[in-house]
Amino acid sequence: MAKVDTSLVAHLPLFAGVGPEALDEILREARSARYPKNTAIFEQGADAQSFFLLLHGHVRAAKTTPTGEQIVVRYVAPGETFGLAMAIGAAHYPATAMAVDDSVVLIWPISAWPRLIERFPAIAANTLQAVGTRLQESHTRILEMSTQQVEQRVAHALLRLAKQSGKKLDRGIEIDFPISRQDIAQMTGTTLHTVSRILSGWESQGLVESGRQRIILRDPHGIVVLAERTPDSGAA
Amino acid sequence: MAKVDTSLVAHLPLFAGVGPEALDEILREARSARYPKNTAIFEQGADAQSFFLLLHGHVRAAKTTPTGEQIVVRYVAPGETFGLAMAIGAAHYPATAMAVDDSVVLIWPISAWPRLIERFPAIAANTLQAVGTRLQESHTRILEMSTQQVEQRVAHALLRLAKQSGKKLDRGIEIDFPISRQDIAQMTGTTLHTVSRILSGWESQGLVESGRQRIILRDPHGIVVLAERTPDSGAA
DNA sequence: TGCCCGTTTTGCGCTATCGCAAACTAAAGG
DNA sequence: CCTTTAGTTTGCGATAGCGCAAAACGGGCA
Repeated sequence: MAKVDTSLVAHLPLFAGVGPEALDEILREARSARYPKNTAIFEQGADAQSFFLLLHGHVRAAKTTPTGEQIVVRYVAPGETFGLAMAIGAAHYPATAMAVDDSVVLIWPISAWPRLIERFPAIAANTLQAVGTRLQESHTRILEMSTQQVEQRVAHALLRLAKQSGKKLDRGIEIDFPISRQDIAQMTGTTLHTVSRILSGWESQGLVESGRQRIILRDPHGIVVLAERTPDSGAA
Repeated sequence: MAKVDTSLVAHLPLFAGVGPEALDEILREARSARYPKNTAIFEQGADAQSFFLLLHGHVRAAKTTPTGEQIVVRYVAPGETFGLAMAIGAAHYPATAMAVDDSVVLIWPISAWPRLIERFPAIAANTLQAVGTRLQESHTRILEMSTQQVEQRVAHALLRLAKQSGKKLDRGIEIDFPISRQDIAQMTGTTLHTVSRILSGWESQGLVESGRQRIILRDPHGIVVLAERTPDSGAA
C-alpha cells in the first residue's frame, strides 16, 4: 500500500480545519491508483463503492441519456473530489468519470465516509461547501443555457476552463488537457458542428488558436467581451 | 418569541439523527415569520443573514441576469430548507426567494450555523445530502435542456411539480400553488408564448386542464409518454 | 514511411422556436 | 357592478442553430 505524502494534500480545502495527525489517519484509509488517459474510473449506474480525490491529471464527468446523448457535467481538476454519490445518499454513480489525461487519484471505500465525517466534522462542512459551490455553478449554467446564445455560452465555458485549468503561455492561455469540439458542445448544449464554426470564426479574428483537442485563448479579454455581449449589442 | 412545536418538524430529513432535546435547543435559536403571498423573503445579492426552513406555503427561488431575464431555480415545498448561502460560504444570496402562497418559515441567523453543525454534525450531513440531491436535479435539468425539445421539457417539469407538490383530485393531479405560464417558461428555458401553445395543445387532447396560474394534470400517464418521446418517435 | 481512424471543417436546406403584436379573459378591488 | 390589470391566447414572419453529408486534416502506430 503506497503511502501518500501528507504535505501534498494538507493545503486542500477538503482538509481545512483538520489537524496533521488526523489527516494522517484519514489518508491511511485511502489507496492511490493511476488511470491512463482515456480510461474509465467508474461508469454511470455502477454501484458507488468509492469516492475519489484527484491528485494529478484531469477527469471528465459525463452523464448519458437512455438514448445515448451525452453531456459533460464537469471537468475535475487536481485537488478536487469526485464520485461523492454516497455523500448524497445515492447508491449508484449518476455519471461516468473518465481520465482525459494520465491521472492519479486517492480512493476511499464509501464505508469509510460515515466514520470519517463523524470523527472529523470539518470534512462534512468542507464537502458541503464544495458541493454547494458546484450547485451554484450548475445554476449559472442553467441560466446561461436559458438566456444566452450559443456563442456566448461557448465563450463562458472556455473562460471557466481557462480559469480552472489554464496554463499561461506567452501567446495566451492554453486549456491544459485534451478537449475536443464535441466535449465543448456537450458542456454548452450545442453540437460539435456549431462549436467548430464558432472557433473557426474566432480563430480568423485572432481570438484563439486551436487544433486537434487543443485550444489556446490568445485574447482572453476579447473573449470576455464576446461572452458579455447581449443578443443585440451590435457586432461588426 | 412564538415557540415552535417540536413534534411538527421532528420527522424532517434535516433533523434525522438529532435527538428530541437537541432539536428543542436548535429550535430555540430560530424565530418564525409569516410571508403573505407575493412578498419577497430575500433578494438576490442581499447580505445572507439568515437561513430558512419552510413550514407552510410555497416559495419560488429565482435568479436574475444583469439584463433582467429570470429563471426559476426551484420551488421550495414545506419541510425543505432554503437560503443556505452561508453553508456554501457565500456572503450574498445568489437568488431571490418569494412566497408564491401565504407562507410560514423558520428563520435562523447565520451566526447560529457554525455552532449548530459543531454540536450536531448530523445537521451538516443531512444538509449535504439535501444539497447533493439538488445538485443532481440540477444536472438532470441541464441534460434535459441540452437534449430535449421544449415540449418534453415542459412535460418533465410539470411531472416533477406534480410529484413534489401535487394535490390529488378525482379529475387528476393539481399543482398545489399558483404558477403562471411565465414561471414554467423560466423553469424550462423557453418563453411564455411557447408554453401557452403547448398547454393549449395538451388541453385540447384532454391531457391537462388549466387556467390562470392553475394547472391540473388530467392524464399524468399520457404526459409521461410525451415526456419520454424521443424527438422522432412519430406523433399522430 | 505510409496507412488508418478519429477529429475537424464547411456547405446547405430545414424547422423548432423565438419575438413582436394584438386581442382576449378573468380575477381583484373600489 | 364596473374598471383595472395581470395573465393568457394566437397569428405570423424571422432566424439561430440543427442535422445530414462529404471532404479535408493530422497523429499515431505498424
